[in-house]
Amino acid sequence: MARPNEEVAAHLQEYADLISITGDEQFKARVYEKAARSVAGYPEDISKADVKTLRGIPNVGASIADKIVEYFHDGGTFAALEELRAKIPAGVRRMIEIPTLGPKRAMTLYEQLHVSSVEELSAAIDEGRLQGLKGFGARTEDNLRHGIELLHHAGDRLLVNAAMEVAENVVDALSTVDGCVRCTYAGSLRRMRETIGDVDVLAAAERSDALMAAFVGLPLVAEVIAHGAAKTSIRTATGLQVDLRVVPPSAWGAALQYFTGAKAHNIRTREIAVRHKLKLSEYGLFDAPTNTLIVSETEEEVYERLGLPWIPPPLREDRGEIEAALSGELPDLIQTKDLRGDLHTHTNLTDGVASLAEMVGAAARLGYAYLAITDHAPNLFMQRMSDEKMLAQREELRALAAEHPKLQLLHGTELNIDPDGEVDWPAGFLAGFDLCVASVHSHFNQSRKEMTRRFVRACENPHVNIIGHPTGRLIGRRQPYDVDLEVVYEAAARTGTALELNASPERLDLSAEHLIQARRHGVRFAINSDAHATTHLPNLRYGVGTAQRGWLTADEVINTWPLRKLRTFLNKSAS
DNA sequence: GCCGTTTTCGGCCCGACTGTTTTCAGTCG
Repeated sequence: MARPNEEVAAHLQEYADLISITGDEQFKARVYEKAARSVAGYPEDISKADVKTLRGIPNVGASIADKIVEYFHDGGTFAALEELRAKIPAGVRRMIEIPTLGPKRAMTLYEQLHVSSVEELSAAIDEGRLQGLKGFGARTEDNLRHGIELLHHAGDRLLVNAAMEVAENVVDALSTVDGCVRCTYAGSLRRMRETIGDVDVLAAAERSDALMAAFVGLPLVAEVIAHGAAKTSIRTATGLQVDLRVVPPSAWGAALQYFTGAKAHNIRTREIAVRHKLKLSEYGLFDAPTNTLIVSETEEEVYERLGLPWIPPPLREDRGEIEAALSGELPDLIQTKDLRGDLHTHTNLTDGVASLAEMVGAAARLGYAYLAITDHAPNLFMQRMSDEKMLAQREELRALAAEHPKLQLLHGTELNIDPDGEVDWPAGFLAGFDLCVASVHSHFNQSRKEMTRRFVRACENPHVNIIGHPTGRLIGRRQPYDVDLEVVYEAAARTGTALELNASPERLDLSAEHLIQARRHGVRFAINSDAHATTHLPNLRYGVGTAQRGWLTADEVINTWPLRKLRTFLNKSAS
């Protein structure tokens, strides 16, 4: 079940879409869009909020606050939305998801041809009914046909690591092109979103033609969508869109600022510019009356001239970072270099593919100060763990310690939280571990009440130090457990149990949104790779990206701490 | 419909590319 805030946001967004399809009151549509984003990002549950509280949410005024109250009172809708739903079939709204078809021409198709679904549009094209319709030429017909294809085969958004691989390949290739001064990826990838819709690459050069030619000639290009002097877009065989923008080297900072921020963040920064009688574009910050350039070379200059400190890319979502920047309250975000070690890793003793020695060697080469090995406990029966195997691994670990004087090795385990909240092994055996991660690996379908109690009991176990992947989601594949996380956050903070930020790109669990909620309770976090191979250890970069999106500082993350402080935290029963 | 360094009305981000048009509207990010 989605949070109430997200349900309301979805309905406000639908209302905005329907307003924009009707064609009048475009500014009203924009306000509802802005309100939808504000509501989705508002940290408190709004289902019980009164009108006064609701009006305190940015972009929510009297009219929208009333509609939200009405929404909760009338079982999930409001009258104005129902009126527009009655006017515009749901299929017409679905039509604007077709690439190249927007609200204006969707409405034309509906009014002129009574086309009210993607399927009817397909049929209308095949029957030649679009011919002669004003604004719809032969090319438009082809584009709509192709757009419908894409809509039907639209791959889901890519996981961040898959998109990163494509982006780094493109950047590497373009960086060697003659005349290329700088090249990097921007967009949602630079903001480290957990999934990526398309990849944005930015290059600086005096002339763009060589870069554009090299780009469309890359082996990964399956289709060229648009090919201009400033911007070229391609699609790969897997359907991923990659955009290349080329700007003059002197405009690098303004362009990077423009192509990094979420749309909402960019609108906010441009609005600030307008208030200062300035104009901000990808080419620079200009004095509006005279159109003379003020700054453009670095992002820092652009933000500074707007009266803002430089804002780290993962924060650029219009989720309060502008306000925090204006009041000098931006968080000092955790950095990858702050992490001293990894507290959740596996070996081939259970389901990992690397040996203990290989995992330890890889961590030593990465310069970690400490590493915890946390193989699965016996109740995950398929892994065939036993007391003897675990104790033998501990001996082997202690022996390896001598070979790696700079790396402190911790012997741990990943326990299974059973349906009652109990874990593998009696307390006496658990006391022999340096730390215990505990995770849910079965009985995913318990009621919300049972699942919540299960997590709280695990937190209350004096030997459980970290709750592993707390929601259990697999991005795009498995829904999170139904659990009251607010109660879990409270229990974790109260008992000195850290919540994991599992850095595996298919999990990223807790998510950035959950981190923002959890940190309000004073929760401590552990950013762990959950590596099942040495190549997974560097996935911590995605965990740090997610942590930054969740506004985390280094001191909130236990594996940035020196070992002595970490050991005190791990010794729960003593405190 | 919201908002305020243009403050209770009048404005609301900016530019690139495409297609259909012949000077611009629509879409996208």
